Amino acid sequence: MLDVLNPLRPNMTTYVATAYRTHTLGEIQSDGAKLVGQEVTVAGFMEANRGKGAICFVDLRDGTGKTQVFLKADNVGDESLDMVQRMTRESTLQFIGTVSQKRPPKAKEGEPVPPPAYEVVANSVTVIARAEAPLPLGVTDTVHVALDTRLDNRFLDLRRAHVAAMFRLRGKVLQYGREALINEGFFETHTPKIVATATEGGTDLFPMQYFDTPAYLNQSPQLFKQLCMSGGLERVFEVGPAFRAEKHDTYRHLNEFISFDMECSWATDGDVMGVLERMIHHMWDSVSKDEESQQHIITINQYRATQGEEPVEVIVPELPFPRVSYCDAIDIIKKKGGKIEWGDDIDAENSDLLAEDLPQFYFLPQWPMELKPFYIHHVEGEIGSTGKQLSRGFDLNFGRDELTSGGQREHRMDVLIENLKDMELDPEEFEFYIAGFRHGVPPHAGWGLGVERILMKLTGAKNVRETVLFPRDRKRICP
RNA sequence: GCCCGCUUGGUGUAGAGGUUAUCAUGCAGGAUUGUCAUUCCUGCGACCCGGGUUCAAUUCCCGGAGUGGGCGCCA
Repeated sequence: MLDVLNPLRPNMTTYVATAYRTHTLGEIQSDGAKLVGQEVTVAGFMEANRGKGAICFVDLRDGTGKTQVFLKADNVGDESLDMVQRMTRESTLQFIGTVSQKRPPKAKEGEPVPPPAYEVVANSVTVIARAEAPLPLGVTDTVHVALDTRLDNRFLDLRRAHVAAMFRLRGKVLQYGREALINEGFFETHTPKIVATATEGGTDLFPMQYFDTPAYLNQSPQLFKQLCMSGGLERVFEVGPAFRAEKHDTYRHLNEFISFDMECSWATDGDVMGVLERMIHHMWDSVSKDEESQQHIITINQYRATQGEEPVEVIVPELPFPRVSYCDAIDIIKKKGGKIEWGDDIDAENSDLLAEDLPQFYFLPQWPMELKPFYIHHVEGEIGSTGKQLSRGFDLNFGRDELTSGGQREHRMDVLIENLKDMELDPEEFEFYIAGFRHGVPPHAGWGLGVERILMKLTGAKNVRETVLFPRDRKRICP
């Protein structure tokens, strides 16, 4: 019969598996006072063992925390004690024992007495899996490990506290993003990742075989979420993978990344910029208030301290974010001595100049039409200093890095077809998309946010690969 | 695709045309210890591959592979 709820803890409202452990190690620490004297079964990875004589201490770690297990030959027998003393680090062990308060460490005079801590005095031990030695990377060692070594052995890298904290935070950030959009009347949906045509042109796609038909992995949900607008769904969002076959090799690019996309009918670029900044504000605000999220930040900072790095700070951004139009950005860059002309894209060097005064979030609205994709909307008469047409397309940057690109979309079919021709794309190849406009589409706007990039900004990661479990880049497809 | 670095024990590093290749971490053994960033002692373990220069190359040169950074492009 299934234990629907753990009988030992009737106040728990979530299912607790009890086949391999009756208590988590986190519970031993948090509920230790109540558990003293009680027999428990605990399990986890052996972080370290100390003691070669008739006693031995094991630092045991599971997903919830750490607890020391105390072994005496009198309790577990000579054979078991010897086995544990010879056990390799990171082996998976299970102990049955009694919870007791640890003997307090010898506090020096004048120093505060530490709060009571709890341990498990073992009566028996079971080896679930012995870890092979040596480890390809040290889980608790403070020696620096190269990213490539870490990614080759990601399963072990994930056992490191600050790495696990990163991925738990990633889950939190996605949760907060969803909350923010759902609260504004959006609902989550999904679009296909296998497509028949080059969706936006330009970007290189990964070709694949779809039965007898050539196909591609989709670079973006863009055109499909617009079709949702044609369908009257009005407010949708999607969190899903996007694939780009570009041979880039930088700290901020991946060939598979997660795009947080939204699309909104009866809205302008300004409207969806508001949705975006409120969502990001909610993410940062929630992380700063949520106890677990704060603990993850602390864990990351503890590691950073061992590497001589500055701690990351979660600074909740003020609303509204600064808005620096493309035209103003060009002026600012020129004043700072950057080489740029109206109509140029803002390259990395010039982004650094902008970031000098804008180190955090800021919008770059109203790009020239010719720098934005064919589906971006423009209003006749909105022109730049050189008389060229502006668009309703915007970027969201954090310092030098682009996090989001978005805009109001072109809903007028005739203009859309003209735009395609202007950008030397063949309207016939976009027939599946244009068909969605034949019967009318509400004016709409939206954006796509790079999840990994925003996580870099939150956690201080210097490389986007750190924020992905198993990153896919130019050279890495395994594991 | 272009430009610039790097490649030394399991991990991360120092370093030199020649003798025993540094340090940290790790691992093994020992001493001490209800330990807790333990401490102490002893030991183990490495110069990416191919070619060239040289009496001698892990070190210099060329090529390859791998890897890191920058750029373009983008999220």
